Amino acid sequence: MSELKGGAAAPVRPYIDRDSDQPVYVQLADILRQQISAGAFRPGEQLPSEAMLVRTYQVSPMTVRRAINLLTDQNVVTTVQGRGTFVKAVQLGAAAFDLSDLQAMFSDDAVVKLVEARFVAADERTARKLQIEVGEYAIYIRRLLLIHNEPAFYHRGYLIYDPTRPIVESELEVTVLKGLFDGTGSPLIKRGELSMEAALLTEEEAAILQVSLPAAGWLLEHRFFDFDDKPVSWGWFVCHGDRFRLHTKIGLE
Amino acid sequence: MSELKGGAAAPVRPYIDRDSDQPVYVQLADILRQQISAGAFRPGEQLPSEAMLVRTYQVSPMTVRRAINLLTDQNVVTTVQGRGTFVKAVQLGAAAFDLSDLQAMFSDDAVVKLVEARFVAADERTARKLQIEVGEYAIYIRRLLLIHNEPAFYHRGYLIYDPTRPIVESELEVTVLKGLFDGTGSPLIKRGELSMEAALLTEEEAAILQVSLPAAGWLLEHRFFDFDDKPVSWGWFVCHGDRFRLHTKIGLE
DNA sequence: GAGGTATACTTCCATATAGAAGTAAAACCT
DNA sequence: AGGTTTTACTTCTATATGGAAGTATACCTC
Repeated sequence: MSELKGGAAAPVRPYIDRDSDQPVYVQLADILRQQISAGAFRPGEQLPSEAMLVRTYQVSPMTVRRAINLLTDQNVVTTVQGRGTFVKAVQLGAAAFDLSDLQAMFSDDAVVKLVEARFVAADERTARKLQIEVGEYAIYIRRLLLIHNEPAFYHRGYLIYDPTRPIVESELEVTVLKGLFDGTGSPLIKRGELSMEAALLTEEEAAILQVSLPAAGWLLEHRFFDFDDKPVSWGWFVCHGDRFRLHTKIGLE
Repeated sequence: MSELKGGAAAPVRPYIDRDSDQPVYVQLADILRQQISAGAFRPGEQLPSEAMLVRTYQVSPMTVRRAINLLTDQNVVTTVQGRGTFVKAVQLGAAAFDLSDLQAMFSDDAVVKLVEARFVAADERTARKLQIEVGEYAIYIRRLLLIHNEPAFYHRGYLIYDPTRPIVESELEVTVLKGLFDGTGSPLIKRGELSMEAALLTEEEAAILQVSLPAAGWLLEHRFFDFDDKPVSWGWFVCHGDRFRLHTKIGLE
């Protein structure tokens, strides 16, 4: 909007509101971010020094530091000790896609239907992934997530079978999938590995998802570990490519 | 490794190294994270209060706060005012896939080959995306990224044609694609929108990428805006599904 | 017992201060 | 002129302190 020809046009600088419910350091970070977004400081250029900001906004040095730390965490600026603080350029490599919109699908009118659950003897690959012996028994489950009665996600997976801990029933409950996403379900899981792939759907997958071949889809593979670093589950979410899309933004605003 | 039966087994607690090159607050965060990872505090459980940590580790209150802030930023714990700090459970929805391994492909033996570049009159969709009038001219480019002389990525896109600014030549340079990722190229871009899709490759895409149909692939759509919030480019990266995979981890360690 | 009050906790915010450590350029000496 | 030292900046760490604000519980009053 504001036409700035190139000079350091003194921008309208909102002041810190001492009575705001927002902390001062957040306010200051917002101000700076907004100034950068308005073009007052271009990528590569240097921000006023911290001492300068202290004088300008009448706040303590530590408060300024916190504000700038916020901006560095948000990938807006970089700081190099002894030189100054500089505005970062947008970089595609910093983009990150999160699964929040996938998670959103569960909140709606989602129903999980158990297609199959049975014991299987682990083949070579499964045994390796679950760190058990070939031939040992594991639980194989297949589930279908329906949204508005339409198939949305197909989930297959192997679970460790531990006779001492009857986690079987709880793992088969319909709420477990949702719990995986929001973290309400599994206090015994310590970490997980995820990988995502674009692939052609198999006949079985297409049939269950009710799409015609050939079709492209997502394959979200996941493996979870307990606090002894032993695998507890391994599986995939499969989804038709048209039914799901990842979105993200980079840069300011 | 360590067998803990359930009691609060007093963990081996490393002390703060005052002469370390690592800051105290980072050390403290590492210690706490490691203790959580070892099972000393389970998801949902409460961490020792800040005052307690001050006494235990002989550091100032502000230093403890910084350490805990680090952990909340890293999704390890949550804090609620007046109650305490609690260990977070792993949640799938918090997973984020970044494009760093995509970026890594550029560093190697990557060559960008310009397939085509010409003026086109904008159709309805292009005009809408670039916020120009239908029939106005834009630049249409097609590029192919070769890695070890094998086609890896196919890129198509539209660029705003601005006769006053001869950005044309620079945009066509081979280094621009790489610059997009690491941020070395574009101080005039303020923000971008990205979306990712799994789809069947078209005949043209398959031919250029030298794969046989039917094939599934990634479609990474991107749109960039300048500091006046006007679009400057719109395009897609297309990649065969077998040649690229997204990885990420959640939880600890 | 019900409801309000006091109290003892918790996380959070902002301040002032004192110094460490890095950078760059000016000042100085040989 | 060339190399070294000093100086003046920068970010960064860690400290101590004082208070605000939220939460849960014990306790007293009615």
